This record gives sequence, C-alpha cells and structure tokens, in this order.
Amino acid sequence: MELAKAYDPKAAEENHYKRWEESGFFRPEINQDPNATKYSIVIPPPNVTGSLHMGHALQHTIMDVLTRWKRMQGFRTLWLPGTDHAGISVQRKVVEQLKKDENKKPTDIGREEFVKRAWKWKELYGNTITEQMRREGASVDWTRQRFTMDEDLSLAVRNVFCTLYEEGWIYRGLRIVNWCPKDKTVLSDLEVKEETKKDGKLYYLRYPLAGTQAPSPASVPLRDAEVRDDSATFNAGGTGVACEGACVPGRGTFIVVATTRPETMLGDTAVAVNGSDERYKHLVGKMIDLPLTGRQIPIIADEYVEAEFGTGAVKVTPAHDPNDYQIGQRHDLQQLLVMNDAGEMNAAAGAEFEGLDRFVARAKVVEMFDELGLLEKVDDYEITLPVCERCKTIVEPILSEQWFVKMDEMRDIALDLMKTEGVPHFSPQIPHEKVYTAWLENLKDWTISRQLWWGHQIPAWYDEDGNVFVGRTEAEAVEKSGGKALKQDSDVLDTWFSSGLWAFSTFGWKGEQAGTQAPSPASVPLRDSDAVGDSVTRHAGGTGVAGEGACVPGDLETFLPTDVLVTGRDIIFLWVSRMIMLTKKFTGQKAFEDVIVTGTVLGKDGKPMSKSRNNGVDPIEMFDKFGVDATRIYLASIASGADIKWNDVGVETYRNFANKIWNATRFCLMNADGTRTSLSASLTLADKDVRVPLADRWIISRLNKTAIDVNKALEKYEFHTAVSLLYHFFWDDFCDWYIELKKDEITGTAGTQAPSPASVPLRDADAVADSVTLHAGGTGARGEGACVPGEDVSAKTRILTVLEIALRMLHPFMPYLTEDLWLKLPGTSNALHDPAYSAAEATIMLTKFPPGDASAIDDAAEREMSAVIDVIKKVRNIRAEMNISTAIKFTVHIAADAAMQEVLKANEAQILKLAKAEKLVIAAELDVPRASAKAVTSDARLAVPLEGLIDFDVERTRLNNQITKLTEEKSRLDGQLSNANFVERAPTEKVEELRERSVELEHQIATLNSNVEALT
RNA sequence: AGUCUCUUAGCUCAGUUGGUAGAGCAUUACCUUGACAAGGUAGGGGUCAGCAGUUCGAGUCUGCUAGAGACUACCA
Repeated sequence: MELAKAYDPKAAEENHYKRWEESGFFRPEINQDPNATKYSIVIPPPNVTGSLHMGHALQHTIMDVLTRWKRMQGFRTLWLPGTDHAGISVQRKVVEQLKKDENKKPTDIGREEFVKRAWKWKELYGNTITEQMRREGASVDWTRQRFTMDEDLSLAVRNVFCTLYEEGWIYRGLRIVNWCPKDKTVLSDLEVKEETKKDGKLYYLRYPLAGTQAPSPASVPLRDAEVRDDSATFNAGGTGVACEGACVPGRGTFIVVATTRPETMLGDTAVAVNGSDERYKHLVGKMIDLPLTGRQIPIIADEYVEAEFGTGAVKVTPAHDPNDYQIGQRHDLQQLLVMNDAGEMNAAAGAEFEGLDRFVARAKVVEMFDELGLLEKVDDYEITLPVCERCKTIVEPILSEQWFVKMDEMRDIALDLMKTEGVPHFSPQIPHEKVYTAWLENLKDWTISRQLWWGHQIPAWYDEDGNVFVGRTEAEAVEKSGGKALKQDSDVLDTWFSSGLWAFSTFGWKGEQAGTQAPSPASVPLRDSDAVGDSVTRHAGGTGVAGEGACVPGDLETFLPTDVLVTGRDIIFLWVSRMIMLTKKFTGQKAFEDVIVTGTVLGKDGKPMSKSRNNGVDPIEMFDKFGVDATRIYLASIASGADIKWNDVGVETYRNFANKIWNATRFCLMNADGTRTSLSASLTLADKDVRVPLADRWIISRLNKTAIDVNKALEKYEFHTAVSLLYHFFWDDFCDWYIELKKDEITGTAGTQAPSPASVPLRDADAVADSVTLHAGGTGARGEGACVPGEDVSAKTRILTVLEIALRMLHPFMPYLTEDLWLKLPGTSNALHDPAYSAAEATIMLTKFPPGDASAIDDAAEREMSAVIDVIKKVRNIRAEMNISTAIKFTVHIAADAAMQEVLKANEAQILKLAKAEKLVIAAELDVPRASAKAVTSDARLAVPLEGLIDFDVERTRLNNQITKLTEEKSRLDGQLSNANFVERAPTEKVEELRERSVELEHQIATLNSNVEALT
C-alpha cells in the first residue's frame, strides 16, 4: 500500500466521525466489562446562541483528550454534551427577529406565541455549536445530549425551587437590584461588569437648610467666592467643603453633597453625616428643603458616612442605591422610587421630569440647580460604571421585588467540602482555590428572578390579594391555596439556576432529595445480573451488543460524581460554585472531584479575543487551514492553565508534525511486505536480550518510558508535558534515529527475511496471549520466546508495532490522523482492543492505551545507544565544521575500552551509514596520521584522517573552542569541589557525580590538547 | 484600596522536590541522499526584569523595587 506524499486532513476528518458515532463508540455502553470503573465529564453547556470560539476549542480538546484516554484505558466513559437555553441572549435574538420580520414587539404577540417562536429559533439555529463539535472530533455521547429546558431538566428545576422555598432558602423580597433598562430585567451581581469612564463628572449640590431663605440668582457669584474662601480656611484639617457657618443667615445655609447621579436627588429622603463629624454635629435632626421637589428631608447621623470623604455629607436615595438602602433601613426612611423599568423618570420624580430618560433628567437637574445658584461645582471624575454584561447598557441600581436564594447555608456546604475534603481540587490550584474560597466567604444572596419570557417560569402563583403559593404544578399551588383562582408569577429563573443543576439533572434526577431514595433493592441485582450476562456473552466470543438501556436507569448512580470539570475562569462563581452547592444539597454527592481551569486564549495583540477588538481567531478557519488534529494538539500543548497568546505558527508546527507522522507511516507501509504489527514484539520485549539489535532494545525502552511519562502527565493534567513527550519521542527518537538506524535493514533485501509461514500463527497466538496478560494488569511473564531476534520478529514487524503503539498514544490528541493510519496498518484488528471492547469493530479509539512497562526500561541499552549517537554526531560535526562534502567518504578511527568496542562494532553498519563514513577502525588506541580531525566523547576518542582536506588552522580553532568550553565547565566544577562546605554539606551522590564528571572532563581536555599538539 | 499572578534566546513559551539553562519558530552554513523541503545535518544566540537576603550552591526559596496583567471590594 502506498500513501499520498503529504497528509490531507480533510479526507481523514470526513471519513471517521460518522462511523464512530453510529457504531456507538462514544457511548458508555460500548464498554462490556461489568466491573469497569466509570469516568464521566459533563460539558459546560454552551449557549444555544453561541458558535465555537477558541476558548471552547481549548476546553473541548482537553475534555476529549481525557475522555479518549480513559476510554482506551478501559473505563466506562461518558462525556455528556448539551446546550444552555441562555435566557437573555435568546430572548434578544427573538425580539430582534420579530422586529425585523414583522415590525412587532413581544407584547404584540403575547407570551405564549413568543415562547413558541423562541423554541422555533432554538430548533433552527441552536445546533450550530453541536455541529461544530462533531467537526472537532469530540467523542461525546450524543444520545445523552441535554438542553436546560428539556422536560426532565425543567422538572428538576421546579423540584429544586419548591424544596428550597419550603425550607426557607428561597424568599421573595424588596431589595436594591441591578436593573438593565434595555433588557428590562434584573441581573445578578455576576452578570454586571465594570466599565471605567474617564470623562465622568462629580456634581456638588447645595441643599439649603429648612427655613433659610432661598438665594436670589444675583447673589450667586458673591457667595461662591465666600464659600470657596471659607472652605479653604475650614479645610485646614480636612477636605470638607460644607459651607455652613460661612453663610450669612438669612441668605441661606447649605449643606453640600456630591453625587455622580444628580437625577437621583429627586428620590432623596435624607442627608446623612457621620455623627462624630464636628462640622455637622449640630445639624443632625434638622431638616432640609430639598430643591426641585418641595419636599423636606431630615439630616441624619450614620456611621456609614466617612467624614474624610467628599464633603462628609451624603445624599440618601434608598430606592436607588444599595448603601443608601441600608441607611434607609436603619433610619426607617421612605423609599422613593423615581424611575420606571425603562430607566425613565416616573411621576414621583415630579411633573417636570416625568417621562424623561435618566440622562436627560440628569442634565436638567444640573441645569436647574445651576439656575438656582445651588450648583457648587462640577469636577471631572474618573468613575467605574456597572454595565450589563451582555448589552453594555449602564445598569441602574433600583428597588425592586424579586426572588432570592439565601446563600448562608449554601456557602457553608461549599466551604465545608473545600475545608474537609479539599473538593474540588482546582488545577492549577494557585490561585483558584484561594480566590474561590475567599469569594464564598463574602457571598451575598443570589437574585434568581428575571423579567423575561424565555426560560423556566417561576413555579409560584398568586391569589387576588397577592398571597404566594409555590408548587411543582399549578394544581399543587391551587390545592395549597384552598382552591382559589391563581395567577403564575410572570418572571423566569436566572439561566444559571438551571445550569447549576447540570451535574445531576442531566443524569435523570427526578427530584428525590439525598438519602430519601436509595436505589431500590430490586433494581440492583437486576442490573448486576444483566452485566454478568453481558460479560458471559462477551467471553463466549459472541458479538453481543452491550445491553442497551440496561444502564440508562442508573445514570445518576453510575456517573455522579463526575470526575472533572473543565472550564474557564469567568464562570467559576457564576456556575461552578453553584453546581457544587446544589449538587451536594440535592444528591448528597460531590458534583465533581477536580476542576481544570483553562487559561484565556488571547489574540495576537495579547488582549482577550473579542469582536470589538477584531482580534479573534476562528477555530473553524484553523481547522480548514491546518487540520483539526494539528489545532487540537497545539491547543493541548498550550493547556497549562496560563493565559497564552494565539500563534498560528504553533499550529503550523503541529501540522508539520501530523505530516511527519503520516510520512513515517508511509515509509513503514511501503516496506511492510506482508508483515504485520504484533503486540508481542514491543511492549513485552523486556528481557533485554542482547541478541536483539541495540536500536530495537533502545526504542522499546524509550517507548515504554514515554508511555509511562505520558500517563503520569495526563494524570496530573499536564497536557503540554504529554504533548512534548510524544512530539519528541515520535520525531526525535522514532523518526530521526530509529527509522534511520533501521532503514537499510528494512528497505534492503539483505538480512530481512520475511517471516516464515510457520512462525506467523505462532506470533499471532502470542500476541493474543500477551495482550491478555497485559490487560489483566498483571506483572505476568512476558512472552518468552516470542522475541527471538531476527527470526520470529522481523525488523519490519517491530517497526510497525512501535509505530502502532505510538499512534495509540497520539490518538487522544489527534484522533482523525491516527485512526486513518491505524486502519491502514497491516495486522490491526479488534484483537488489539482493550478486552472491554473486544466485540466492537476495529478502531484505534478502543485499543488499549499503552500503560508502559517499567521493567521494559533498559538503562544499558539507553546508555549504549547514546554512546553510538554521540559518535555519529561527532563525526557529523567534523564533516560540517571542516566543510567536507558528503561526496567525500572517509574512514573513522575510534578508540574505546573493550566493552564499548563491542557495542560500536555491533553497530558498525549504522554508524557508517549515519555518519556517512566509508570505513570504521575500532581499536584500543588511535593510530592515525597527523592530518586528522579529532573529537572525543564520554566513551570514546575518534579521529578522521583527512590528508589533503584538512585545514590545520580551522581544525586548531575547532579543537581550541571545544577545549575552552570543557575547561570552563571543569573549572566551575573544581571550584565547587574545592569548597569544603560543599563537599561536607551537599549530598554525597551529588559530590560523587561532580567528581566523576570532573575526571571525565580532564581526560577529554587532555585528549584534545594532545590533538592540538599533534597538529603542530 | 486589597489579594494574587507574571517578567527566561529575536518571537511564542516550557523549566517537576534548589544541583552544568530547554523547545518550537526565526536566524547562519551545507544538503533536491528513495518516508517527509511541511524535510535533513551542523551551528550561532540567554549575568533567567533589577537589588538585597537565606544556602556549600538560587531561574527555582524570602524581602524590596520597577513594569505587565487578573480578581475582589469601594467609588457620596
């Protein structure tokens, strides 16, 4: 079989996903081992309005790598997909569409029709991201796909709401909330973002004391001057600008307050000062004539006010500011709401202002104060404004009646989990664990009602008198009310309320509280016996399909707690924390053990990707340009938890890597000649039989070491380490050295006898036997006799086998490429599957992920191989530095001890080939003419006679450069070794190591020096 | 304001418990050698932001300084 010369990702991407999905490979039921441990991940459900961005691609890659890796290890694996109904986003889309298509407002068509259209919108456009996930190769179980407004999940929402209400954890109350005047809904604190405005203003308003004369406009300039003078005097010790005392009685005495939102003064119901503030002490209890309103408001004392800040006097607007609200509560102030839900002033603001937009009203208030001579001054002021996370409208704090979740007990649930069990374990732990804990400790109640139509309508009903009845259904509420006519609360729940249940509602939780419903006794044995039945079928060699449906009733018991959650920083509070609390509260289980917090993928400019900055990189474009696999493994290579700048070149590097893999396979296939991959040839070759060629013992050792290290790295979620290990194993060890070392043997006719017909069945049998031993996880005997060198296991078989194992390790990262190539390898079949999947049709995704065998690590082989490699490199170095054309063949003389001579002799052919030498002379001593280029390695001295080719100056310089380098290193070492403190206090093995190195350096330097002398 | 993170080769980034500084890309020279020019071989390039401390020994631990960033809170 011959492959195309370069890898074309498109073909592979189109060929496999559908088959994987249709064959049920992604479903946990594919696993027929009744004792298999489960491994589960729920996807952070993307918004149905969303399309794939780089953050998704990164997270999906991590989840898929973990899922595929665990699946290959024989776990019963479930990665559950789904989408979130995204209340505000969808509502906005539908409103826009309605306006565009029919020029109608939602109220024109009514709630029922609106919700119908929202569903339609979801059906039409909500699948963008799920389709894109198929392109990514995500191995999710589509048969378990969930949507937060599915019937089951909605039922869970109602159950949770009712239970929390019944237990007093949910309440309805009048509070200051964040109001978005554009979306006309309340927002939780977490949905409000801050935006810094440099051109903000701070307005200083004069509030006249009651009974003092209002000033005439004419007097304004005069008083201004007075005030300023006086305040300067007054301020000797402070920053206050109150003008009391300076002002002549009869002309009006003022108290000056500062505000960034002058329009709210229309709703002021007090002015507060600090009771211990000497400037104002005597005014406490007096009244103020509030301008523009005709109302009188009191001056009160409250500790909240800081005398040092501003003027030391604060206007109090309890209905429009959270702090003022608190003050108002303490002093029993009237809460005067002066705006409507669109951010316009209402009737309470006065006839002159009613109907004005808040910003228009602001300008008008300022103008009127100025006209009245009551505007003290306007300062430029950098201010941070709260804005709606989604529409960027400035959020208005406003008094409103809403539903809240009391967070006290919720917080304790989460804190207890963290403090007693360290759950969840964050990766990286720093800083997330601390940030999470600190946030919990300062948690405020959660506003859960939203004034939207799209979402879970709150299961609360009211009678005519406004009494509330909460029930799972209207019938239940009616019953509770004693049969009254009820009307349901028109609000819906915060989207995060339903996604907070995601970890268990997706597994079919029906509303049972923890502990109230143990698995029914009857069902347990049933499931068990089913499982046993399956396994019997399987062992009998049957083709039995895993018992469909057998596991479905048990999803909750089987898959919760999930193993890991992969998400971004931005939703740790919004989503992760709530899932932890609600899952524990309602199921008694942990939602997940671990949380992997991914870094942010930044644009090329180092800023977060965003539409407004236009620095986004579309994953789909990357897929088209470099292939899905290259993009995936690049993403894995940067998944260290730190933020990372996007870099196309990085993807290109892995595109090249994919091509390298393709071509290495192409080479192996071109020379396969009817041989087949065989398990016995590699992983189990641990006998370190010295009759096996060094290169083979070495690659097997490297392969096992790599497998062990890759598994370790993945256990620790060090994806970048795993990728780097695989990259260098495949490219450096396998391609650059192993293939090159074996090339002659594999391509040539000499010494590569095809396996004798008789040996084939034998090998096959061994392979099966081995794989069983291996999979049993045992340390069982390795297939003795399976690996008699050069006979049973041909070089061709072994290279195919090493390649096959390497492809398996790469598969979680590069699923398409590896599947495509694996299926082309001769000898691959479902016999290579993990036993749990032996009934499934052949695919690399169900093969055993190589665990690596520590006993197969061959230190002697690695040492010897690096000695050979060193020699080759030195000769290459001589050729390159002496500028000798490859057309010129030369003899290489090597001197070494007896053991090393043996090693080098055994690898003579390889050294000749890779060093491009013609002849090798190996002896105890060098016997070469003066005109030779020389070098030294740790184990050998070498020389290349170059009569007529050598430039003595160049050679001298070359040698001297090396001497300089080595001498520098040696003097560093000797300095350390002559330090008595070091020798005394450092670990002895460290000291010994340095001594040995120093001696070796001394030898090498001496050799090089004599080489230099020989030149003169 | 508080808490935290980061600063390593021209660029993007790795550096596990302190023990001789790494990768990819870029760059230089040579190679169209039968898997791969999306390739190969050999090089060059770093007082690990700065200062001080602990230590026999610091990229790694501690403190300070300077830049960059994140989060939380406040902002009358």
